[in-house]
Amino acid sequence: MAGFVPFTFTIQPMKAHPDSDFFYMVYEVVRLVPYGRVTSYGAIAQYLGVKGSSRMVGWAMNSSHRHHSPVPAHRVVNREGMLTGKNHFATPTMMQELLESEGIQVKKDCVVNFKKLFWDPNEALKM
DNA sequence: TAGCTGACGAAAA
DNA sequence: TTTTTCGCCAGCT
Repeated sequence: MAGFVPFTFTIQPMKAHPDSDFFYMVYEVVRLVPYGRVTSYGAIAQYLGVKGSSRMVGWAMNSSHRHHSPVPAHRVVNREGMLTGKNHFATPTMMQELLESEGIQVKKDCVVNFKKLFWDPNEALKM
């Protein structure tokens, strides 16, 4: 947790974005994931009020590389902590390398201590 | 224009 | 407890 950077960022009300679409909101939440922490597709979907649409969060990540602003998609894993999206990075190992560069241990495509590193936007960003 | 796809997750069997 | 099925819905073809 040495690399943990406290953040005082407060998320704006979702509907405040003039061009607020679902993908944009997903990117906003992903950017709020603290350094050295991870979250899940389902948690993001739940925070956005579309609990059953976790697949759409994954789809948003798939399109995130086209977004002009950087999106730390490597911090988003499935509910078991598995790096299911690694094949969508430039190289299959890039996602793991990015996580390890933040001090997150990865074994067998799975985040070590996932429960401890899990960052829940529903708790951290609740208004 | 319409059908298909998908980096998930929860419920049912 | 484990496996299978189905809903979610925006973007792509």
